[in-house]
Amino acid sequence: MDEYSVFKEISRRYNKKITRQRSIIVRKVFSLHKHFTADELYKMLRSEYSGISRATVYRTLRVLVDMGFVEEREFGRGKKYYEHIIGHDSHSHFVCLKCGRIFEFPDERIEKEIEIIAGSMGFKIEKASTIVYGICKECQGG
Amino acid sequence: MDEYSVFKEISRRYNKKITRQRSIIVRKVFSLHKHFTADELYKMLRSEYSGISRATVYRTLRVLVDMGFVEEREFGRGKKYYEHIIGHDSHSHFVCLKCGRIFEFPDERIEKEIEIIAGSMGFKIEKASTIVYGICKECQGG
DNA sequence: CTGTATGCAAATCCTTTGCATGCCT
DNA sequence: AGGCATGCAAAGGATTTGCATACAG
Repeated sequence: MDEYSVFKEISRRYNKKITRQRSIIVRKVFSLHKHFTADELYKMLRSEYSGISRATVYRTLRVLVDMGFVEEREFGRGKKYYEHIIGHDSHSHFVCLKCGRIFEFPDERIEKEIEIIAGSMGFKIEKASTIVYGICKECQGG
Repeated sequence: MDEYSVFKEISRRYNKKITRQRSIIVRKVFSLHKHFTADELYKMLRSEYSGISRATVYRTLRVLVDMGFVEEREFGRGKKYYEHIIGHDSHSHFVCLKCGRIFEFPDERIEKEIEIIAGSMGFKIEKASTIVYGICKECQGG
């Protein structure tokens, strides 16, 4: 079963309707394998389809986050970044302060540390986010 | 040498002037030992002093971040939180999604993991931020 | 003096919302 | 049919900025 079918199934469970717009937005989100902002997504969609408003893009992203298909992150730039989760391993992010690129790296060991600490404090973890800011390899040569 | 003296020294080096407003804002920031938003700080100051504008508070916070006295963080709430660094050990944050409180926890082991990974990727770390979202001990009893 | 800093209000950026209408199920 | 979804434009919240004025060094 592919992601989109899962989405349809979960939609039923959440009592959400599958409209033309939502279908287009969701397929596009599932096709992206990097971070994007709501507005970037809106502009991509607008160039390919018509009749999709910015408001609907924002609303659909929220639905996807609520359903657990998409994660929302802030990288210290005053806007929210999204990425879809399914099929991706857990990872953290490295943000290059020079070129602005965002890199991913696997983080099982960080996750494990977090679990240990949370456990000792009695916290129930919902999600965790580690973001490292710095200069990437290529930008150091400048 | 106390923090404020250090600030004056660094100001000279940065070619920044020490105005009445800046002096008040900086002393207040150094006196706070928890997170605050720019607007919260502005309101605190306004109730104690007069002649300090919101714009100046925002601008001064940026100066303090640039100078390395203050750290800026986003906790997924669409606004920036600040906390002053000096004298505080490195720590990460736990945000309770129910009561909204922000807890701190020491994170040397997480830091160490991050350093290892960054090293292997050739990244030069500037700063790192781990934020854990979940339900705190007290809120689980609901 | 000269260059920063300030205050004010307007502007900007991102995101959310009210409301009338449209369209899945 | 009934309820969730959409579009539009307006509202909202946080932060930044232009510009004339004030003041530290």
